Amino acid sequence: MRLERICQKMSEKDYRLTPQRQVILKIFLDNMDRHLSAEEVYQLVKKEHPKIGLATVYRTLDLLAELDVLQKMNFGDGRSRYELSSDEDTHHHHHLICLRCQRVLEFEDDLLEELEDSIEARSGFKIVNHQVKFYGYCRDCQEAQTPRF
Amino acid sequence: MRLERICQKMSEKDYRLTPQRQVILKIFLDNMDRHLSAEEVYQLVKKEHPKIGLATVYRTLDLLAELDVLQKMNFGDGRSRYELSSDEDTHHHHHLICLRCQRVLEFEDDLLEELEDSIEARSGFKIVNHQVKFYGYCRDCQEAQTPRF
DNA sequence: CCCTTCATTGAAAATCATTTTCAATAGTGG
DNA sequence: CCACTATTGAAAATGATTTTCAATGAAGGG
Ligand SMILES: [Zn+2]
Ligand SMILES: [Zn+2]
Ligand SMILES: [Zn+2]
Ligand SMILES: [Zn+2]
Repeated sequence: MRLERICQKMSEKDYRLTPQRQVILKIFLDNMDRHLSAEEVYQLVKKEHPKIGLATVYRTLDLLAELDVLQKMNFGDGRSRYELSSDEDTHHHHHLICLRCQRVLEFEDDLLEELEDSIEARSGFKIVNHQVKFYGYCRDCQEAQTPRF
Repeated sequence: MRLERICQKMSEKDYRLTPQRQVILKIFLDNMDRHLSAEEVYQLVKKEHPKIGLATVYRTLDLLAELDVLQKMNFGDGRSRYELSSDEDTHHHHHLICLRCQRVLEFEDDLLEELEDSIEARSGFKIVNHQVKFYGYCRDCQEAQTPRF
């Protein structure tokens, strides 16, 4: 999602784009390929702006997730992770989580639209978003495959 | 999954089916339609077996999830939730999470197998499991629809 | 400008789910 | 019955997240 659209969303709800919020947003714009935890965002932010507080990071992440600027997700490592939402029109990607090295790969795909339509038709549930995680083994780990127990 | 198969899985790995573990398992067998949190399991267990400790509940849930007897999942309410795995052969269901009433509906479907095959072919990632959550509005909430802000 | 108001912030304390510690208990296999 | 080890319960510890609260700072009215 582009900065312009984000500003628009914030002002629609009368939120101010404070310097702290700008800094945190920039972290996400500069790390589009990562799935950052609050603590990771905090560490990145602190490098340039040591005065910023962890609570502000948490508050900003909440706010941006509320606005759908960020997607909040859970990869089972005990902390929430966030990434920039895609634009409204593009469909968002799925996550392939390696059970051996814990790496998170992304996978672009539209096949799920079909499934969504089918679910809406059959269940009457109106879908506005989805999260899909596939667990398995990445290419490297299939080869390296050290037994796990 | 049936009790017999569960016992088998436990003895394969030399875990004992202690009375505490039996009680916790029974909770899941008696509540197949629910997605229970550790605390909820603990409350249900305590009714009949007040001596059982919360730590034992957590330990047992971990153990059973490790054995794939339980599926551990996260619906964004800050705690992990668990449900009995389906049998090896049946495909497991998806979750429809209502953004208004927070209810979790289930939806049986096989369309995802296709998608899994496509992903494996295109990415080289070997998939062993998946978790799919759809967020939206259940039938009731579409009608009732009180504005949320 | 000055003042009031209200959103936002940082630091510290509090909360809450989960994990760990440790001594007590209880199967198992002689 | 006697080790030996897995398991348990209670309490303490941990770690992520939230709340509290006083201080800061932007915005608007006079
Ligand atoms: Zn891997
Ligand atoms: Zn992603
Ligand atoms: Zn609903
Ligand atoms: Zn379910």
